[in-house]
Amino acid sequence: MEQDHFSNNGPQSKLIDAAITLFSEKGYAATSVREIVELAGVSKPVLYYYFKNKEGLFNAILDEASEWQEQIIRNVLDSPQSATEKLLILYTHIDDAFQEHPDFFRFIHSLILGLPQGNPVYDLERFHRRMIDLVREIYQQGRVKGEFLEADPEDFASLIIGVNDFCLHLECLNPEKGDSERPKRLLNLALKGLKNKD
Amino acid sequence: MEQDHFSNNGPQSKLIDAAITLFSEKGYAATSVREIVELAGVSKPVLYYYFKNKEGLFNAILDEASEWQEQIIRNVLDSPQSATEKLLILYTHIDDAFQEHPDFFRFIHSLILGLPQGNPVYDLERFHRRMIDLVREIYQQGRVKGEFLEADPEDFASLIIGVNDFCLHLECLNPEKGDSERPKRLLNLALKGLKNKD
DNA sequence: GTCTATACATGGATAGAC
DNA sequence: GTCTATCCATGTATAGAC
Repeated sequence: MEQDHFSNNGPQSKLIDAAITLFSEKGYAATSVREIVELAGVSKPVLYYYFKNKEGLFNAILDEASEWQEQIIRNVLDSPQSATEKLLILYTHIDDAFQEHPDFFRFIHSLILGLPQGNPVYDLERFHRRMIDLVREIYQQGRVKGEFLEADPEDFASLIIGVNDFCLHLECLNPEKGDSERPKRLLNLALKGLKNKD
Repeated sequence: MEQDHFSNNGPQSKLIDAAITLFSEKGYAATSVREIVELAGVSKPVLYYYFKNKEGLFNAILDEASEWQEQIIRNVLDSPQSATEKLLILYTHIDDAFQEHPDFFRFIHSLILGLPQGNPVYDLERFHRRMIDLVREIYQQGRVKGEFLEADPEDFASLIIGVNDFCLHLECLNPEKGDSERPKRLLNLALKGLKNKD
């Protein structure tokens, strides 16, 4: 139960869990099918039976990541808070998700920031665009209400997402000395000159 | 001459150029020795003669990257400017280097941000620490001169480097619609609430 | 649905001639 | 120093029995 990334306990979820663990350590290309099935405790053909091939596993994991992102975005948009608080909630949700499934996030994050490295093709930029669009939307709502000073919405969004990406990156580098307050501190630092003081 | 990453034109530099091109497209693990020697126009044993093996090529490239970083840092520290201007110069130097050798930087950048992916071990975090230390140093100089408001030096440095990393990342994603002014704009945005207005 | 055993391709590295 | 030819390990994927 404890190390489970996904719900049920059939061969599918055992394979997905094993794949996430290994992909997040060594990457897709450097992980062999043999290792995956060994860690999952099944034999090779089981993998080819449930997922079409190694690439099928990869796609299953990324589809799951998409759903997570959508859910985070929905939660943030639905919250009845101010724009600044919405940004804080976004940061918090992302960090919570990261704490709960660190290797899953390490993997996704490295895919988005890294090179193809022999991975199957997948529209990874979508994750990024989705986040930028969300923050731009939040900025514009806040701007209308006089919560923020004038700035280019795209630049504002890039700043906010860039800072958060960097924090995630730092946490990926050394999860041991994780400073769970850093994202919030850096967000405040970045917002210092952008908020309207009234 | 035009696509050269390194000085002379012997087999060494042809191999290094070819390796950089391919590594930056597909990553280390996914690039085969066969491809490298084909692009370099030499045969396999030449690679094993000059560099001990594939890993030797990798190390040669990263050592070169280290020297570049040191040179940028020296230039920034030696400039007689204010702290804010030093940060701008840092951003400019990095961007210049990126414009001049895009695939070289794409590769280094993805190594730092990505996962091991079967790469040889190399102290990549050093690149990152070096930059953070530099910016913290600049901040403290500026703080003494009353140029900046009070902030945690480490957080300040994280913010500045994080923003720049993100800009590099955006440029790596789509070099075509490169917005060469973005780094400076985002730097200003981030510094808005941190500078002393006198 | 799940296993054992195996086919088949590719990649890193080297032997040995020139 | 550079080549051709080759060795050998590893990896993906499947055939065929249960």
